Amino acid sequence: MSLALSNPAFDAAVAAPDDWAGAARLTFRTGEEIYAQDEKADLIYHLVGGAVRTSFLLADGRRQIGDFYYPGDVIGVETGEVHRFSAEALGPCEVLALRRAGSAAYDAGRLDRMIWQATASELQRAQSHMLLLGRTTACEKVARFLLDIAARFRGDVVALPMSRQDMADYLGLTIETISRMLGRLQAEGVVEFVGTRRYRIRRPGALEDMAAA
Amino acid sequence: MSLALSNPAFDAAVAAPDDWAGAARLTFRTGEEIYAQDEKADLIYHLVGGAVRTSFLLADGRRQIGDFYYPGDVIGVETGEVHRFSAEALGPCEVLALRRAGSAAYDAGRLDRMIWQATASELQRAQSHMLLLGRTTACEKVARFLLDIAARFRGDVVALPMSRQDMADYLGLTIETISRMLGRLQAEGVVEFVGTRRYRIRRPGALEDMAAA
DNA sequence: CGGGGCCTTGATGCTGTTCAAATAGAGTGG
DNA sequence: CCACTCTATTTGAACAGCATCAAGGCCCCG
Repeated sequence: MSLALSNPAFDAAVAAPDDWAGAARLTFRTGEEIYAQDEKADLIYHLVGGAVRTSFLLADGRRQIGDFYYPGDVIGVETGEVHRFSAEALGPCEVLALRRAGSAAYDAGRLDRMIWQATASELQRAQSHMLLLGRTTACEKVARFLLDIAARFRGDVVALPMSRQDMADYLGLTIETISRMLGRLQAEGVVEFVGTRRYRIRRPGALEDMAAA
Repeated sequence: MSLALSNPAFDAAVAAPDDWAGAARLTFRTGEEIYAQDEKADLIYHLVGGAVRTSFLLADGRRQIGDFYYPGDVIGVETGEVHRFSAEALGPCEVLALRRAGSAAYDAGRLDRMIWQATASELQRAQSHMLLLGRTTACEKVARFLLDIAARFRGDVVALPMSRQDMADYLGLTIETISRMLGRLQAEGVVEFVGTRRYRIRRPGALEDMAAA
């Protein structure tokens, strides 16, 4: 894949499993919308390269990030007819898109099983997110967030594909609070930032303790 | 059912659908645990009468209520091997319990479909709960809560089967804040409480406005 | 009628927000 | 490659909302 060589956002590109054979390949640029809130949920997506956020907008402009997705994740699975959240590319992205139903060319059993797994995964994510939002302090939220993101990476230095605003809207905080908590964690020698969007965990034990739960 | 006549908690008792034919019938008293956090999830339950809460305990004692369940709801469906939350009876309860797998006597297809529907329903609940916890004020949370509970009732006067502490742990607030917000809504003539656990919505429009989202 | 838990109310404090401004960083064109 | 611009991020100070601490009242039930 030529893009993979030219853009670091695609470094983590993964091969699609067989279930996605014949799916349409789509690419999105930074900030582009993959699907919109309240749009009919015809397609499901397999993220191959890049990173994606899902978001929910309230009438007055407040925003809640549903989750962040990485290569290998399935996006766009819904329990109803329409998308409750929208999905946007955090950087250059590549996805495979498959029609949820109707195409007789695909093995319904396989597709169903995949949708089932994706739904179960979504439920786990949503429940964890709920626990994170409900009864934890700003410091605990940020610590848990850094650990969760790091868990998805192989390397020592973790890249944050999202902005501080995205983190804030995910954790139910403001960017200022995010910034202060990150500063505090760094001052305490728990994490070390290299630039604003890369960090290394210096004392994993301490970070775990701060994340509680 | 004799209990239904003697205890108002069972007023809403529902007939179990065919899928639950042959399930074991169990009853629980107020506060009794139906299943425990981290317990192996062998059984799924159909709530026939009463009301149930699911809760998650953090190591230091903080508690997050997952959701409240009413007759007709399915409880105990998990994406993993064990229960992430525990379930407790809010009052006298009656449930039907079915082994999740292993029993050849049941039609696997039907059971699977039921589990699928319950999982999808759980996902919707968790997502809504996430939105409620993330970006809303105490007042909005309480207003939304009163509307959601009322939506599950037929009658004019809505019964709250849970304590203020349960409401607080559901909304990520303290009992004092809950009490103050309820007091405020009543003072403004939006709702009217008769006793501490029954209310009537006086101005539905105003309540909707306060719930935003 | 009395006990005991549940709920409400009041005073005070802390956590996180808001508002404001400085700084750093990324992208662009010369 | 560097200067410039625009946005993202950090930092500071004042404020607000909700929590905490502490009584006091209500209600349910024996």
